[in-house]
Parts: sequence; C-alpha cells; structure tokens
Amino acid sequence: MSLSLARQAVAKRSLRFHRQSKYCQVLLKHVAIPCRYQSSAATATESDVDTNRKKHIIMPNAGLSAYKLTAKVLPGSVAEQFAVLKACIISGSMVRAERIMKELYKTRPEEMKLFADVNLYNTLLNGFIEADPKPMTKECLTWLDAMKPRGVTADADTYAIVLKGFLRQSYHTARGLLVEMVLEEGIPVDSVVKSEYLTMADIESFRKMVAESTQITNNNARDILAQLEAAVDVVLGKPAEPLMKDSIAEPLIRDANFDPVPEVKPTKSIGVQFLQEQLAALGDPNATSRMDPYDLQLGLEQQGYEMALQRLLYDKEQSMERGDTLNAMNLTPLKRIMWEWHQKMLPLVKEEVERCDAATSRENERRLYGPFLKVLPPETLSIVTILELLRLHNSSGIGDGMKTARAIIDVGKSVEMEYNAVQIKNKARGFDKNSDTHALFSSGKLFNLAVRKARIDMEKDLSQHSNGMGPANDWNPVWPSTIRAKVGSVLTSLLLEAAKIPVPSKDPETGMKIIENIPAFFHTYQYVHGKRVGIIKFSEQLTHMLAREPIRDTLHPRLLPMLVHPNPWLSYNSGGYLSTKSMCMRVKDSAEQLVYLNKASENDHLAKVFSGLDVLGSTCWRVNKSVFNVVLEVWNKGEALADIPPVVQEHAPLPPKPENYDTDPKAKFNWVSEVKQIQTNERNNHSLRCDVNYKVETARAFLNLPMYFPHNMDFRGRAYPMPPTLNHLGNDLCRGLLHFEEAKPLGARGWRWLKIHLANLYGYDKHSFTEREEFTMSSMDNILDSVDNPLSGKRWWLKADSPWQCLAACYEVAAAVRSGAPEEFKSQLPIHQDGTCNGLQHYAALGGDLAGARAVNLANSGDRPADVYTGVAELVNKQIDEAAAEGNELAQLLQGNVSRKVVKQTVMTNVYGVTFVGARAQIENRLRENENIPRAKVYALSGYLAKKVFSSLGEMFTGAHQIQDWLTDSARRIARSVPLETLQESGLVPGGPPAAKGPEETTVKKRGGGKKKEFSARNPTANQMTSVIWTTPLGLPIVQPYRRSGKKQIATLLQTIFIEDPDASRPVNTSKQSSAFPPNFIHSLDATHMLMSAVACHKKGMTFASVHDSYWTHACDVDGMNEVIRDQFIELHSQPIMENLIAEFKERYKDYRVPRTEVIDKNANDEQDAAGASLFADESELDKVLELEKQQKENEKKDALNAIFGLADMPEADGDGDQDEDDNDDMVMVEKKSKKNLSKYKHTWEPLSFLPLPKKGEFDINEVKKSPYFFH
Amino acid sequence: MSKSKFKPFTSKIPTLAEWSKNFRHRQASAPRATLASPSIAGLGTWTMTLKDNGFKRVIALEPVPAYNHWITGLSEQSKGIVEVLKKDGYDWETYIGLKEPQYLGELENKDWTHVHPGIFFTGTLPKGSRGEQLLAQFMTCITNKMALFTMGRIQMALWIPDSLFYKITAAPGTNARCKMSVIAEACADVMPICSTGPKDVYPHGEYHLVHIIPFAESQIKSQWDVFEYVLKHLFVMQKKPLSHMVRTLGPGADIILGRLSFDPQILIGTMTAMQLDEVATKFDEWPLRPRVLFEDASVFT
DNA sequence: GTTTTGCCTAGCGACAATATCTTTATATTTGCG
DNA sequence: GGCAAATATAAAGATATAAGTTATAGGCAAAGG
Repeated sequence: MSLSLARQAVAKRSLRFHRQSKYCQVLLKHVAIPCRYQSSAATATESDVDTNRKKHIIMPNAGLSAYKLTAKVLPGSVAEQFAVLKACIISGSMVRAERIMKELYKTRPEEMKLFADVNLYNTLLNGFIEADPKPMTKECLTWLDAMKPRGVTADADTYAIVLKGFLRQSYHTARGLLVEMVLEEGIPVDSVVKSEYLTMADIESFRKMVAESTQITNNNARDILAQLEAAVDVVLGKPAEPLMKDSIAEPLIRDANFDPVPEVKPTKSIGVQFLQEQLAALGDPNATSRMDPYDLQLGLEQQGYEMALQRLLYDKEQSMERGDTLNAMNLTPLKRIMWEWHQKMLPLVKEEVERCDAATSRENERRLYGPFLKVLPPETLSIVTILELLRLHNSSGIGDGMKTARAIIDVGKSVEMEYNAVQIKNKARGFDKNSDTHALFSSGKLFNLAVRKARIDMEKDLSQHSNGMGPANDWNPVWPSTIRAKVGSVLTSLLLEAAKIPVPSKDPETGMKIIENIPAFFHTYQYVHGKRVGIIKFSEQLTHMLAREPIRDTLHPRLLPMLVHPNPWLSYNSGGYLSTKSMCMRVKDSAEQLVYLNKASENDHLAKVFSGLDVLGSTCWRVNKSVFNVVLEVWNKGEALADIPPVVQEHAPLPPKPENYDTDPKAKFNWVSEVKQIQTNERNNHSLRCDVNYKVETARAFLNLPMYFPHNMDFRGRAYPMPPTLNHLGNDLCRGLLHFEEAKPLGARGWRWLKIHLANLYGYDKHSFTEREEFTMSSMDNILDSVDNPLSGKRWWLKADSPWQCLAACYEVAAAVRSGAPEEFKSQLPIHQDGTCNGLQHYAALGGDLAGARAVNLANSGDRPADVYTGVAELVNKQIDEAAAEGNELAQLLQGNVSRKVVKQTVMTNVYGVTFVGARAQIENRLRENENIPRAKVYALSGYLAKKVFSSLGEMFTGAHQIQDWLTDSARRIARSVPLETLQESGLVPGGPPAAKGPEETTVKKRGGGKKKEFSARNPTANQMTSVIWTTPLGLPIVQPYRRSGKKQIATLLQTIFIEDPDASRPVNTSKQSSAFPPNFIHSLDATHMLMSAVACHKKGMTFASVHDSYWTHACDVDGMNEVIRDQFIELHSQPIMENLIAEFKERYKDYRVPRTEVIDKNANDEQDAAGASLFADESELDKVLELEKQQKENEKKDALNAIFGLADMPEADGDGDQDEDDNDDMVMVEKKSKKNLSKYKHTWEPLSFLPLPKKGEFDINEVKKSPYFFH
Repeated sequence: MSKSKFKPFTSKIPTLAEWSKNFRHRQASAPRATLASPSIAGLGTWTMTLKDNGFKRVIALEPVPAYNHWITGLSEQSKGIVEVLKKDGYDWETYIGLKEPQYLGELENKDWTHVHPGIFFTGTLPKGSRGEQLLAQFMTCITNKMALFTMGRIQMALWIPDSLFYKITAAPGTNARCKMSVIAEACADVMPICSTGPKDVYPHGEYHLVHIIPFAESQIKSQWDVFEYVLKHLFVMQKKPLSHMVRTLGPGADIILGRLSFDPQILIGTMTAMQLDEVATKFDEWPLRPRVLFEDASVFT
C-alpha cells in the first residue's frame, strides 16, 4: 500500500512545491548536484582515517570549566529565568519581561553573552511590537540598539518584527530601518518579507507603505522600496491560503474488508475513532473519513486538551438541548462530576492568576510560576490538570493514587506540551516545509544518505536551529523541572480544592443522615523504609466511579502509533511524530549525553543511525484481527488466559486474625504482612488488567488502520518504538496482536519458514529446521483446531511458549494450508530470526573464540543449532560427575539435577555482568523448584553450582571473558581518571595556568575550607568526573550516565519534592561505570548490527522489524534477511573494533591521570607479609593473638564496670582514669605493634594507560556466512 | 527552654548505693526475679550487679555465643541466681518462651492495679535503629499489653542511648517530640535514674538509665491500629496545625475537627497523647474513613 | 594516612523522600556623621 | 545623602523519619583515628 499512497503524496506535495518556491529551490540546489556527495563517497576509503578521527566527538571533561563553555550548558537559574521570560512575553507581560532581561544582564553577564542569541531578541522584540494595548515601539528600538554592542547580530526576522511595528506607526521610521538594514546589515529585502513573524496583513501593509512613499527621493531608499515591492508581490501574488485541501486525497480507510468495529467492554474507544467522533461532533462531519492521512495524523497529535474539554462541553450542551434536567443529564456520573470539578476549578485558577498578577516582589514563588499560568487559558489548565491526574491513577505502584512528585511534574510537563502544541498550531505557516520532508521521506528517497544530507543542509540554510516544527527560529526555552513542578503543584492543589464528590454519610453523634462533600483527591504521605513519600490519593468513591466507566473518558491518549510514516530523523530532536517534538535518544538526567548527541548531530555523524531508525519507523503494521477477536472474547469474559489477568470483582476475604493477635507481636506482624501481600497482589492484578485494557483499546482504535511506530534509542543505541502501550516489543499479547501491513506471497521457502516459525513459538526451537518443519506439519490437527475453536477447542496454542504469537502463526498456517496453494498464500506474519545468545555472539566474534563461536552458532556446529545453555550444563555436569566420584557431597546431590534450565538464566545474564551473588540467587530459585534437592542444602548447592557455571563459562568463552575483563578494567581506569588540567588547577601538579582563575580559586577554597576533604590522589572521588564514552561504528557517541545523584529538594505548593539538580556537580559512580561498561559496549554493538541490518534489508526491499536481537521480516524474505544479517555481522566485525576502541580511548583521554597507591617502603611491606603469614600459619602466634584479645575484652569489661558503678576500689574519677590509661596503654601497644608492621603508601597520579588487548583467537568471522543457525 | 526542662545529668557516675535508692519501693517488695537483656558488650557487668544486689533470680538473655560464654561464667559463680538463656531480647519468640513455667510462667499476674511485684525487666539497648525500634516496641507492648506485658504490669529499667532518651521523654511541644514520646506519655512513667559520661562505656556515647513504670491504664482508648494510623500521619508534620494535617487521614477527614473538644488549630507537636487519642476515636467513628489502614508500599522486587 | 565499615549485589526499558532545624550567604535596613 | 554595620531573609546543608533483617557473604570503595 505504502508505495502507491506515497507516490500520490509526493505528487500532491509537488504541487505545493510550486507555491513554495523557496523550499523548492533550496531543495533542488542540493539534490540536483549529486556529484558533490558522490565525490565525497568515492574518496571515502582514502579519507577513512581522516573521517574516523573526526568521527569522535571529544569535549572537555565534565569537571573542567571549559566544558561549560564548549558544551553550552545553560545554568539552571538562567534556564529558569529564560522560561519565565518567554512566558512573560507570550502572556504579554512586557514590562516584566524587560525587567527580567535587565536583571539577567546585570547578574549573569557571561551567560547572557553566550546564550542570548538573535532568536531570543526576536522573540522579545516581537513581544514589544505585539504588546497590548499598543506596541511598545520605544522599548523595541532600545533593545534593538542594544543588540549590536552585546554582540548579537540582527537578522531578517529582527527587522521584519521591528518594521512590522513601525508600519503601524510611522512609515518614516520604517523606511529608515529598512535602509539601515540593507545598507548596514546587508540583509536582503526579500528575506524580510518571508519572515514567519509577518502575517499576510503585515505584508499587505508593506505594499501600502511603498505606495505612500512615492515622494521619497533618496536613491538608496527608492531602490530598496522597489525591491520590497517586488518581494511583496512574490508572496502576495500567490493564493494567500497555504493549506488548501486536496480533493484528490486518498481516503484513509481504504481497506476492502472494512469491519464494523466491535465494542470492547466496558470501554469504547480511544485514538483515531475518538478523534473522528470529536471532529464529527464539532461540526466537521464530512472531512473525517476521507481526510488526508497526513492531516489526520496531525490532528491526532494535536487533539489537545482543548479537544477533550470541548468534547465534555459538547456532551453537556447536547444533553441540555435535549431538555435533560440536571439530574438526568445524559452524561455519565464521572463526566458530570468532571464537569463540576472543571466549573469549580475555573474561578480558582482565575483567582490564582490574579493573585499572581498582584504579587509583590516579596511573593517570590508566585512571581516565579505566575507567568506560566497565563500562557494558556484557565479552561485548558483546568482540563489538563484533571486529565493528567486521572491518567496517573495507580502509577508508581501506589494503590489508588500516585506519587506527588510524579503528579505535579507531569501536570507541569503537560501544560508545557499543550502550550507548545498550541503555539505550533497557531503558526501553521511552519508546516509546509515539514510536510515536504515527509513527502520526500515517504518516497523513500531519504534513505539515500546524499539526499538526506541535502535535506539537512537545506534546513540549516533556512534556519540555524530548526527543529522541523513550528516557526523555524522560534526561541522556546524548555521549562526546567523546577518550573514544571511549581506550575504543576499550583494547578494540582487547586484541583484538590475544587474536586469534590458528594457522599451520603451520617453524623456519628446524632445518627443523622448527611451528605458529605468529600474531596475526590487528597494529599497524604506514606512511609517507605522509613522515608516519607508524598502521595496524592483517589478517594474510594472516585475509584469506584472510575472502575465503572470506560477508560476513554479518563485516558487522554498520547504517543499513539502513527497513521503515516514517521518523520525522518534529521537531527537529534527532529523526527518521529509530526508535531510532537521528540528526541532520538532517551536521555534521563544526563546533560552530558545530550551534549554529545547534539554535537554528533550537528556534525552529521548520525546519518546512518538515523536512517536505521527511519527504516524501523517505516515498517507498517496492522492489528491481527483474528487474534484480536480472540483476545477480545477472553477479555470480555474476564477469564485469566495467557497474558490476560482475570477480572477480580471484590476484595478477597481477609484471612482470620490469629488467636494471639492481641498478645503476640509476631503473630500480629505476620497477619499484617499477609494482608499487605494480598493487597499488593490485588493491586498488581488490577494494574495488569489496566495495562491489557490499554493495549486492547489501542488495538481496537487502530483495528482498520495502518500503524507506524516511530523509533528512538536508549543511550546505547538500542532502538525502541515510541508508542508505549501497543508495540512489537511488548509482551506476547502485543506481539500476537500485530502483523505487517503488507502481505507477501510465501513461496516455497517462505512456507517452510512459516512452519519453522510456528514451531519456534511453540517452544520447539532446539531442533533442526527440518525437524521443526515436521513438528508443525504433524501438529496440523492441533493448529486447525486452535484456529477453528480457539477457546472452545483443545486450546493447543495455549500450551505454547508464546501462546498469542503461536495463535497468530496458527491462523497464518491454517489459512495458507486451506488456500490450497500455501506457497501462493500472501502472508503478513513477521517471521523471527533470533540471535542465539546475541551478546555472547558478539563477544565470541570480538575474541575470535573458536569454541565459543561454535557454541553460539557463529560457526556451523552440526545439523542442529548449538545451544549454549545445554553446552554449559553439560560441561558443568561433567565437572560434577568428577567431583562426585571424588566423594564431594554437594556434587553428589547435584548429580542428575543440573538441567539446561538451571543454568540458562545465569549464562544469559553473564554478559550483563552478573555477579556471583546474583547468579547464586538465580540458581537457588531454580533448585528450589526441584523436589529432589533437600531444602536445607539449596543454599550451599547453589553457591557451589554458581561457581561451576562461572568456571565453565570461562572455559568455553575464554576470549570473551578476557575481553569482558579488559573492558571492565579499562572502564575502571577511565572512570577513576582525572584530566591533567584538573590537577593543575588544583595545584596538585605543576604546569597549569598560574592561578589565573581568580574567582575559581576562591570558590574552591570556600568549599575546601568548610568540611570537605581536600582533593588528592588519595581522595579523588569528588573530582572524578570522567564518564566512559565511546563511539559506535555507526558514529553514535555513547556516554555512560552513571554518576552520584545530585538531587535537591525543591519547594512546591503541596510539598517539597526531591529532584535532580541540573547544576549539581556529579562525580561518576566508578563501580557502576566499570561494571556496566561491558554489557553496554556489547549492546552498542548489537544495536549497530541491528541498524545496519535494518538499512540493508530496506535497501533490498524487505520489511524489517526488530526486538534488539530478534530480527523480523516476511516469511518469503527470511532467506534474504538471513544473508543480510550475516553480511552485516561480518562487515561489522571485520573492522578492528577493539583496536578502534582503545585508540579512541587513548585519544579521548589523552593526558588524563589516574590515582595510584604504591608501596614505597619495601621492607615494611615484607614485614607485614611475614606477619600476615604467621598470623594464620603459626599456631602459637594465633594463640597469642587470641590471648591478647581476651585480655583486652576483660579490660574493657572492667572498664565499663568502673564507669557505670564506680565499683573500683578507688573512688570516682581518679581510679577510672588510671584504669583507663592502663587499658589504653595495653591497647596502644597492640596497635603500635601492628602499625609498625604496616607499610607506607604513596599516592600518586600516573598517566592513564590501558592493558594490552587480549590476544584474538583463530576464529574467522567469515565462517558466519556458512552457519545456518547463527540466527534462527 | 526545651533543654532546661530536663534534669541535668552530671557526668559523675552514681554509685550503686545511689542507684539503689531510686528503687527503694522495689526493695520493699522483695523482687523475686529479673530479666536482663545485656544487649551490648561489657554489660555482663550489669548482670553481675543485679546478682549482687538482692535479686533472687536473674535470667540473662544472651544469644551471642561469645558473650554468652562470659555470662555463663558469671552464672556459675552465682550459685544459681543467674541463669543464662540463649535467647535474644530482640526476638518476639523469646517472650513466649519466657512464659514457660520454668521461667516466668508462674509469676504471671494480670492485675494491673499494681506494679508487678515479682518481675523486673532490665537491660541495655543498642545505639542505632535496632535499639530504637525495640524501645518503641516495648512501649506499644505496654499500651497493648502484649508480649512481656501479658504477664503483668512489669516495670523496666533500661540503659538507653542519649538520643533515645530525649525522644522517649520528650514532652508536647519539645523538639524531640515524636510518635514514641506520645505512646510513652500515654502508657508509662519514664524517669531518668542516672547517666554515664560520653566515654564511659563502649560503644562510646552517653547512656542513661531510665525507670519505666507502666500506668495501670493506658490513655490510649481508641483502637490501636487506628491510633497508630492517625499518629503516623499526623506526625508527618509536627509543626503544622491539626486542622491541616487531619486532611491527610482521608478525603474529607476534616469533618471530625468540629467534633473535637479542643481547638483544632493546635500544632501536632504540642498535642497530648489524650488529644491524639480523641482524634483517633473521632476518626474511627467517622463513617467515611478509609477502609484500609495498612498502606505500606512494600514494594520489593 | 590505611584499617575498618558499609554497600551492593546482571543492563536497558518504565523516573523522582520530605519536614524541619542549623548554618551560611545575601539582601535590606539602620545608624551615623 | 553615603557608607558601614546590623539585621532580615533566603539559600544550602543536616538530620530524622519507620520499624523486624528480606533468604543469602564477598569484593571493592568510602570513611575516618
């Protein structure tokens, strides 16, 4: 489908290209000169070294002051002020805005020099011009004049804004400005006219000015005016309405077998249909079903809270119209009460806004959050708050409630997002460019890197900081989380005040019946491990109400699957959803990651990564209706089945209190924890059920629609779909519900793969392909039964490892069989090819480990796939047998009890760096499931077994382990290291700039003088700021985020909350950095492999999807994909990955120093060694020590006795004192003795170096090509 | 002002005679048994003192083998007065075991109008969370007549660390006021006897010997679970008025404010145990009070 | 200056302690001539 | 009216909170005598 639709889309957009000449021209300029890029591609090999070097983004160490400059990290307080400034401008509080600017220049001149750019000024100037009631032209000019001395260069937009202002006042000044602009700034006239700050009316008034300037005699001026006129003509000569509806747009729903959408109980629908209903309801009846998908997607994303509000309003009005009385209104109780809350909340919000306006300079908090309450109308703020709070029901593991911190930050964030959405919506002019990119992408051209590059360059030409959305040069500072929290807390507390539910009750004294208006939500606290946690809880009445009503009223959908191709990733923060700004990487609280990502994005290092993500996003999905129907049936029955939890009607009866409940604390405690456990289980079940509910709802909403999942990455580069509820990374249920949109004929090979796939899903995956194929064929009766009577039949599919996916496969197989010609059957089912212990595969490839390579199927190992787990189990069993023969009791107990399953988890998690303790715990769990093992021995046995598993793994994967160790060691060195400059700055090493930093010095002194330990090689932790950073073969810089937490308490209206302070200096967490590096590195490699494979598959016309190390495509393309997977793996590992890594490290951490502790007194050391030896070897010595200890204790005892009772002969303190001294003498002697023997250490800084790489084994990576079970 | 309320303790160590003076009434009633829980090192000493001080029988709880060894030695030279039980005073089971006839079972005395004439509980509580928890638990056991106090109104003398001492004796309105002080206030007299100096005992830190005599009747009349719930929630912010904090008890819980006999503007930290009990009672009577009062987010993987 | 104590314990994805007291830094007012 | 001292206020740092330890014990890094 996508092809034809896409082609149409392209054709359609090209019409717009004519209108939008500027885009067209720029685009052509870049695309039409392919040689520019081809040439660079041709010389790629030659300049490889060069580009390789440039490929690494290297920034100053996060501990250095240079970092702040280079990385341009905005300090928190400035970020806050910027956000306030913007809010003031938006809400028209220009006086305050101006004051903030002045204040900022006064208090933060350095930061302003760095961060106050032309976009900020344009926003400010525009604020003055658009000021109510009349333009503040004077201030505007003042600030315009202030730009140059402050090093900010005015651009076309600047002049457009100012001109716009003066056009309304004085043509004379306007003309003057125009001339100044052209002559002094060299800004062409036509660029002004194109400014997005101008409305058509503004441009119209240019024309008027020209017309009324006929008497101008100055030649320059005349000239310029002429140019202006021409430019205006260019713009206004075209139709003024840019977004003309294309009547030829293909209807979105073109599915031939368009099914009536069945009802989900108790919920109805969300998402698209919701949107359609809304649009229809709001008087746009015709447009919805035949709407252009692109526009529909836009609508879907922008169905803001306003929509929800209007819907509520609409329902209400409708029922009023029907003459319903207030009580019999056709609103559900919940909706009615939500409406009441809204009504109650509105005046509160308005009052609060007024209070903020009236706030004196003393009311700091109000002054801070006040402006943000004015960026959206109170109606929106109210509905946002209501819906956000309802959405968070049961989040963070709180029963019938949520953590306050989460709630208020989310409310704040939602307000911000809604505000952004409104901004974007209001400036529709910004969108055409975007849809052009989209069209280009849909055509598939953007996978051509050259075209992509051209497109990016074009965007850059058009605007320095374009994010592909909204006005290109918009200055839109993000709200720091402190702001979000404060804004959110205000609104939340207002809602807590406003939202009431009437509940019948009675006066306990009089017994009189009364109605209590109890709050729907209330703020409370819980203790968890002795720590207070702020909670916002739902009242029980509200919970009941919610349970009875469909989630569509309370769940405001967000980040749904898309209806059209996601936008391509053009920069780190531009791509995916059409109008919702999203990041290509999920970054949490690590500014450093963002800095590197941004830099890499700016330097065009991410093109390959982006095209990989784009491929993943371009895969079109559909809901598998057959499976959906079964799911729905199960769901509505409330039965527990596969992943679907059962409906739990009422609370389970509590266990009876034990007899001695009132007398025995233990009994009481046990009973209470039992009750708590029951409650937690009920809660878990409930939230599980909610989760499935969301999934089913989403599936239902998209039942007849195409779905695309825009993808982004975690910090290692692993890709994830952005829609959270229903996606192919989800559980078995999700996966079973999804299949490809496109159907491809199976062909002979595809038919075979389909059969194999079914066997795999059933769990029959350790056998040869042929055996698996046979398994499916011999299970045909069961398969057909599963299809014909999924719930009433034998339920064979439920016994599968992955039941829902298996059911999906059954449908596919059955349909193929019944078609009579399976090979011609058009299949939509994704067939999986899974890496066998993918992490180990990469390790084996890196280490050239022959045995290891065989164990994980890098090399062919026979007619069945090698299974590492079985392999390890066998090896372990061999060792156990030997030990048992030698009479080892533990080994004897274990004989015959070590299955594949016992070791599987440990082997799997080994690549994640599982420790002995963790492994033992895992094995313990497995052993406990085995009745043959005596309970009492489980612990000892698991420890023993864990050791064996570890040693076996080490034996099988020698190379892998050496590399793992090397990685850990290197990471440890890096994380402990400190740049030379840091040492020089603190004077620990000579050679630095001789105390050039005046203020720096004093601050250091202040801190050091207080209580903190002085920085030295012995105590380096506070200055260890170096993260492990590397670059993947695709050019993605990866920054490990593990640092010590820098959380601070932030005051909000409801309570203080504890959040990460962006300004906090956060030294690295050395152990986490080193222990997590091996898995992260390997994951960055498997992510690379996946992205490479994605692009390669796409090039060959194959549909591609992946779950990290499981690659999916159509059955008929499995062979093709397999080839690609192998080729890409070989290509990846043919590179000297480890050598590159060490080279990068050496470059990146050049001149870094590592603290080192060395023994300087050799003799002392020897002595100590001797003493240590004797301590354990020499019996008499040991006795002596024991004797000493005994005596010491006795003294202590005596001492205490004396101390407490003064029982000593001598009265009072004197005796005590003597005694004390005696004791101390004894003890000191002992100590002295040991101290004397202790060696002296010296702490030094030595250059950061790395161990030599482990030697690579013999395995030839090209063997992979011949290994059938590499992925299977 | 807060400090001056407390009896200042000299670092001077009181003699045994001085100490005994404080327990005069006990001597009169000729104690028949005592329990010692020598939780910390060096306090085998304490057991020894008891032995030498006219107790008929001393049951020493000592689970740690190393120290146990010590006490056993003591026991041997005590001619049967000191008896060692390898149980931990921290363990709940211990008190069940003590009800066996061969220990204290015979001495059970349900009459709370008088202090138990035959049993005296003493020991030392460790610094840190364990000791604190244990002390708090002793107090709740007193008010609920649980564990040891199923055997009667048993008085205690406990060595407790400085910080604990300030907490348990904190009066309404003082800085150290906390949940434990409320419960203590409601169910027992807690009186300081004497103190050690900062370095007199290991581990270092000041210790105080407090004499705890349970009241004949606890002031907490409301249902314990309710009282605990109320107390826990109100004490989240002691410096806020009751009228504010009462809202955290449940949605609309402020309705009970009007049913109280005192001004709801009172700060939590200044409320007496009786007042808090009244709140708990009214809360319990409120028809819309939350059903579940156990709300521990016991989230373990 | 180096033994003892304490922490965590397989990675990523899904985020988040808080009230109150004490100390220190900064702003504002006062006082003085 | 100007400036220094004094005072007020805000920011930052510390500490307590709850309450059975949750079955395990070794390695490594923070902290402190």
